[in-house]
Amino acid sequence: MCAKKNLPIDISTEEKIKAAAKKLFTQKGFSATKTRDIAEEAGINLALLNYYFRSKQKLFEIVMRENVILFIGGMIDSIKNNQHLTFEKKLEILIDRYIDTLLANPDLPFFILSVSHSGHFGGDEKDPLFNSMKELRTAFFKDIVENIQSGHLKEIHPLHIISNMMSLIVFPFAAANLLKARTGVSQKEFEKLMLERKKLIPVWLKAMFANPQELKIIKKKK
Amino acid sequence: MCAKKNLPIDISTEEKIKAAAKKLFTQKGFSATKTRDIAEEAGINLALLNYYFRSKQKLFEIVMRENVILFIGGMIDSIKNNQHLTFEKKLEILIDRYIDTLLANPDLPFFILSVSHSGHFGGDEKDPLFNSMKELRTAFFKDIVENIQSGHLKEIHPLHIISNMMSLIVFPFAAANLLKARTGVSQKEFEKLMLERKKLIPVWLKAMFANPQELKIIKKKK
DNA sequence: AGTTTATTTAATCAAATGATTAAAAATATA
DNA sequence: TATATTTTTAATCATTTGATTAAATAAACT
Repeated sequence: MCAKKNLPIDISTEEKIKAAAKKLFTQKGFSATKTRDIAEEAGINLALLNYYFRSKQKLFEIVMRENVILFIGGMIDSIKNNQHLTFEKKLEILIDRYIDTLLANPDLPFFILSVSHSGHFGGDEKDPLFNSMKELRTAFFKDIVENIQSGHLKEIHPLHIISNMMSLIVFPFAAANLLKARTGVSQKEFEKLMLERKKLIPVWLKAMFANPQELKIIKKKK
Repeated sequence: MCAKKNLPIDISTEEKIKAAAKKLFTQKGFSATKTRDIAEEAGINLALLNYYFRSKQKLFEIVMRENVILFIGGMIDSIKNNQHLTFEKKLEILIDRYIDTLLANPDLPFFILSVSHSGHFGGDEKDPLFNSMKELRTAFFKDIVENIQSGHLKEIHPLHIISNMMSLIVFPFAAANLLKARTGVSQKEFEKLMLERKKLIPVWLKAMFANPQELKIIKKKK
């Protein structure tokens, strides 16, 4: 009955199901994805889905968790592993990584918006993932507040900064179909433009939120 | 059999269904919304849904159409009815209206992203709505290109400008749950911050895309 | 009023869907 | 090899779900 008494010699079935589920759930969401679609995509018997994952819901939760980790993992790394760098530098690294991740997983932003919108991602207190997010938020806020106090950033509610940063990075991917249709650019061009944004977004953020040099000095003095 | 031989004296049943459908479809999307949920929300017999709207699909298309109109209607107005104003002024008006619309319909952005993501909104050539969008796009592009040529805007791909404008306006609403959870702001605060953005977004856009005054003059001369 | 038409209801259908079962096949273990 | 265990399969179940029907009620019309 149990799928995991011994180490799985052939991991492929379980992995095939998860990969198929990830593809379809990420593309079409929970309700629009049918277990039979997943089975077909994975090329396995329908019953194996329940054999390995108990239920559609459980499978979805595993996929969701992996997607959330993929989505915020890069952020956590960029912030945590570069404490010594300036906020500006950290952001540059974060943006670069993020856009690579999104180019490789273009459906990810919509999936994340989807689960947060539907409340599917509750955010369990005991969940280590929940704690990682909390830590990330704390670290990020600290950076922002410090940079405001030191005069490097304008005085403004941190939500605006976080929101605009996320917007500029993530939104084009979430709205890719809309933008491509409306502007008539091809997929190739679209990807090229997204790569351009690696350099542009840091410049834009600075244009929006950095204090002019003079003020920075004045503020530091008093 | 036909629901519309005479003018409907009592429009309420049909309207009640549509209102319930709009609420649920907009909140949860097509697949996650069940016809029985709609019937219950509307307080009517399930059969009436099919009596008035033939099918779930048809009802969804009507709701989608109304939502799309709501979403881009304000944009079309702002651009078309203010041809005499500068691009900058037009944008200010557009942003102001848009944020009001989104505060009143906070689920709208996610719904629009959702249908464009799933390809539910095909964009029928014969559809007048499709043409409106096309006109809007043309008018917008024209404005942008003109302002680049006159030196008011930096030389940059129009997609970046459109994308960033949409991002800054729309994304916070699409990611509201995510942002609120991550920054710990309440609904009240969130709405206040969104109102703030009416003034902030034009400033930010200018900071990102406007040419410094000197260059403007130089470019005009040659 | 009486007749026709439109609306509403309860019951039901057929297909889709998530899940289970019992037996077969494959694999590991003794 | 014989036995036990794990994996896979086809068949089936029980609900859910979108849709229809026929009868009942309400409204409009003559």
